[in-house]
Order: sequence, then C-alpha cells, then structure tokens
Amino acid sequence: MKKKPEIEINASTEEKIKEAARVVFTRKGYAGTRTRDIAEESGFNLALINYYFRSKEKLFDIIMVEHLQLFIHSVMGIVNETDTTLQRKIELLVGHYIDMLVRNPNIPLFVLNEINADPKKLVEKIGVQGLDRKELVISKQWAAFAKANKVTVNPIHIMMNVVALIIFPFVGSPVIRNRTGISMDQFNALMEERKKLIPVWVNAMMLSK
Amino acid sequence: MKKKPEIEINASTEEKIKEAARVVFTRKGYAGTRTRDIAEESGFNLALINYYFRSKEKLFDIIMVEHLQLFIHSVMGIVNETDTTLQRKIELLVGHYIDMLVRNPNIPLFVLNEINADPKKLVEKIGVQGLDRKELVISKQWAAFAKANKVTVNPIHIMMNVVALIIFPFVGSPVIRNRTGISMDQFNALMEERKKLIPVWVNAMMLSK
DNA sequence: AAGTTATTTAATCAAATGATTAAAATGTTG
DNA sequence: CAACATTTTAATCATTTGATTAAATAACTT
Repeated sequence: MKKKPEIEINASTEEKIKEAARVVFTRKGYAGTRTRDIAEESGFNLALINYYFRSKEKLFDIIMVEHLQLFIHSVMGIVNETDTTLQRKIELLVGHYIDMLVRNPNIPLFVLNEINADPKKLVEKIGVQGLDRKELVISKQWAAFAKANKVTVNPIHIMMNVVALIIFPFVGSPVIRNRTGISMDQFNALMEERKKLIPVWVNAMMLSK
Repeated sequence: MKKKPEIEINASTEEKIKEAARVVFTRKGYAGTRTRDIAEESGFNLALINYYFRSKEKLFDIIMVEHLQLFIHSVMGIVNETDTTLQRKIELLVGHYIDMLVRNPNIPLFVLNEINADPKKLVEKIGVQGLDRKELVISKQWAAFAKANKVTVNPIHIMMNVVALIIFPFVGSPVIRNRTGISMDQFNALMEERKKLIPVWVNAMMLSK
C-alpha cells in the first residue's frame, strides 16, 4: 500500500506535465495538440502523460476546468456584495479580469473555441450554472439604476459590452498589434489604461440616449 | 486538348466541394477538420477533393482568403469617402459588418483562431497591408474630430472598441445564449438593435471624460 | 542490502488520416 | 457509334497519432 504518497506523490512531474499541457492546449487547441507535443514541452516521455492522466481528453478536461474556474473565481464574491455600488463593482470586475488576462492572454480564445466546438459538453460536464442571475445583488442594483435613470436599453447589451470591451482586445491581439504596429509592452500598457477607461465608457453607454 | 472547358468546367462539383469545405473548416477549424469530413459534407468521394484542390492545406488557404476578402470588401470604399462624416461612416461600417456577421456568424472565431495559430502565415501569405492608416480619409476625420472636441484618448482604444462591440457578440454567442437563455432569433434581433446602438455608444465613449 | 513500490522509458500497436493510383463511369466531339 | 477527354470512384499507401505494454530505473521501507 501507499507509504509516503498520502495525497500527491512527487507533485513535480505531474505538475510539470499539466503545465506543459496547459501551454500547448491553450496555444493550439484540442484538435491541434498532439500528445507528443505535450511530452516534448514537458521534457518527459510520451507514455508518462498517459501514465498520469489516462488519456488526452482527460488531461484536456482538467486544463479546461481550471481555466473556467480562473474565470469564475472570486467574481461571485464581487457581484454579490451588498455595500458596493454598481459602478464600483464594474470597476472591480474590469480590473480583476484585465489583470488576469494580461497574465493569461490566450485563455479567452481557447475557451471560446472549445465552447464553440461542443457547446453542450462544457455546459453539462462543467456545471457553470449556479448563477441565478435574477437573484444576484448586482442584478437588483442594475434594475434600480435603470429605473432611476430611465435606462431603456436591454441589459443584455450592457453585459455583452462590458465583456466585449474587456476580452476582445486579447482575442484580437495579434491582429491589433499587426495593424497598429505596437509592441507587446505597449499593448499591455493600453490594457492597463482600459482598467480606468472601460468603467467610464460603460457608464456613458448606460446613460446615452 | 480542352474542348468546352474554356474557363470552368461544370463549376458545380468544384463549387460544392468548396462550399462543403467552407462549412466544415469554419465550424471545426483547420486541425479539427478531416478531409473525409469535407468529402462527406459535399457528398463526393474523398479523392475528389484532392483531385480538384491538391491538398487539404491548399483548399484551406482558398477558404481563408475568401473569408478575409469578405471582411475587407467594400470597407475601403466607405472609409475613404470624402463627403461622408465620421459618425456616418461608423454607422455604415457597423451596419455592413453586422449584416455580414448575421449571415456568417462563425467566421470571426474561425479567422481569429487561425491567425492566432500562425500569425505570420496570414500576414505574409495574404498581404492584408495596403492600408496606410495615416493616409486614410477616416483617419484625418478622426484627427479633426479629436482636436475639435479635445479628445485625448488613444484612437487605438476607439478602434478596438468599435470592432469589439461589433464582433464579440458573435464570438461569444454560445455562451451568451446559454447564460441568458435567449433563442437564436432573439439573439439576431439584438444584433439588429446594435446597428443603431453601437454608433451612439461609440459617440458617447469618444466624448466621455 | 533486500524487498517492495513508484516512476520512467523504449518499443510497439491499432486506428485515423492525408494523399495517391489505377481503373471505371460519364460525357463530348467528329 | 468510335475515339477521346473529363469526372468519379474503390482500393491502397505511408504517416501520424493516441494508447499500451513490458521492462528498466529510482526511491523508499524495514
């Protein structure tokens, strides 16, 4: 029976493989990734990745779940605060996501891609539900704000816009950098600016007639 | 020697294969598509697709070029008009692209994906340059507008925002529909609304302090 | 150190896949 | 219809690729 391996035996190798898988999957997608790519990236033998994780798909699922958790993590906390204003929440969310995306710029395209490849799978497999939107504090705050300011636009538009303004630059990064000729550093500086700009823009959008 | 085939012999088959390839490639990406998928989708034998187009990659390149042309097509005309206002140009561009995307909702993710997979390839292979931005009429219009209204924000932000507001909903469509529970028809209705809303929002953004 | 378990590797399999070939079917022309 | 060109197919190859196996190596326990 197991002696030392109480929970995780020498996490090093397993963790290295996962990290390599994360890199390759995120860059090339599921179909574009060969298990041999992961082996090479990790520096270990091909058989190792099947020894630790039973199959390419199992490994992929693990990576995907971790990515999605990164997306959802800590957000529920923010949106359900009772004594934070709607505007402040938007500031917090924008800042939180842009920070995360600067660190992991390839995640959005990867996630969107795989969701598109098989919409059901991720909805079923990874129950991302649990957000009964109408019950969220932020939803009520929006309703109150909309009423007070006579906002008539469908809130779905505003939601889409906030997400679009945050995420799209990262998805389109190669095109943007190619068309504008800016460097990666300059791009990141722009993203930093957006942490302050997006909330202002969103506010202007909500109040525009 | 060739008799009737002056230019294109029975375009039907070749065109059907291309159409099938367009469907499958756009939905599954390059790596995710097997030549057999295209054969099946087209209703023809596998060898046919290699008979008409020399290889999977050649066929893919053709599809990709057509998609990119669809993107660039007619836009140069709009942005270089001399007697159309900046605001009106934005309205025209937004309308043009949303119409196109409602008809071809899968193109953006497909294109972004493949650009990400190999940024150089598309830049080299398909010379999308030719837009010396500073020389465009719309650029000068922007400069004038910015000066007149004391706009200080980097124009790259505004460009990114316009593109983001147009394209992102289509890229995120599965997620959006899943989270909000709206149907495809309702989604398209929202997109229709955005043709009028986005120009207003963009204006509000440009003038927001 | 001996024995046991965990880790890693090289070699190999079977299925999937891009591509080719040779021949059959279809159409076209004189 | 005969001769020829074009279009389509079935069969087959050669690689690639996900996965397994059996053996070697390293680590740990007593």
